[in-house]
Amino acid sequence: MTSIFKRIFFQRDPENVALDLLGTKLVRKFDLQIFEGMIVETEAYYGEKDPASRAYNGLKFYNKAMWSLPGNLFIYNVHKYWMFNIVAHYPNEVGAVLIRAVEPLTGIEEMMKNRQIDDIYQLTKGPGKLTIAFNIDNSLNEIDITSEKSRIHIVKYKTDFKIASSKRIGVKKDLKRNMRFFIDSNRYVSK
DNA sequence: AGGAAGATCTACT
DNA sequence: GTAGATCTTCCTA
Repeated sequence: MTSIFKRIFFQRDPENVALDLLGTKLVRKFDLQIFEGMIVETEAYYGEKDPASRAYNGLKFYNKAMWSLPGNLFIYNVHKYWMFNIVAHYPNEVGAVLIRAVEPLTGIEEMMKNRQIDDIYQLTKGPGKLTIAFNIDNSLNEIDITSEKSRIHIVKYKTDFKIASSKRIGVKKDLKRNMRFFIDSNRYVSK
């Protein structure tokens, strides 16, 4: 019996949450279907002090989830695709972790249908790809994935692997520190 | 109402 | 490696 991650896990510095999400399992229920994947690549984003963050220019309607409770989802659009983020920050702060790639585990046939391809290595390698594969869109914005009632959860999975880091992908003004984290030499990491 | 930007992806050379 | 597609949202007028 694996238990779902609680709010306290997400109520920390986004960098630590991004690191600790590696190797965990993303569970997504959709209709009668279950999708599961191991998170293999993440990026941490902060609030007003992070020029690459969606929160950088202040509170808007579309980004208000970043100010909401840790463990909520923050979903927004870039170039036709939906970005899947989990809100992560200390109380009264702002931040989120972008899930950039997962290794598909369950529901692979259905993911292939959603993506209209049959190459397993291309299914979920990238933030826009994985949301299509997992049937995730902005209707899920700001839902609480620490609730039992939610149809999305994070549960424990693997713990033994090597972690690597880099600059965040696709951002013009990055921070000095590396804020992208991934499981070293995993085939499902993007790029 | 129109333009520009963007945490992307795909197809092509 | 680069160009073009595509769409949500914001900013200016």
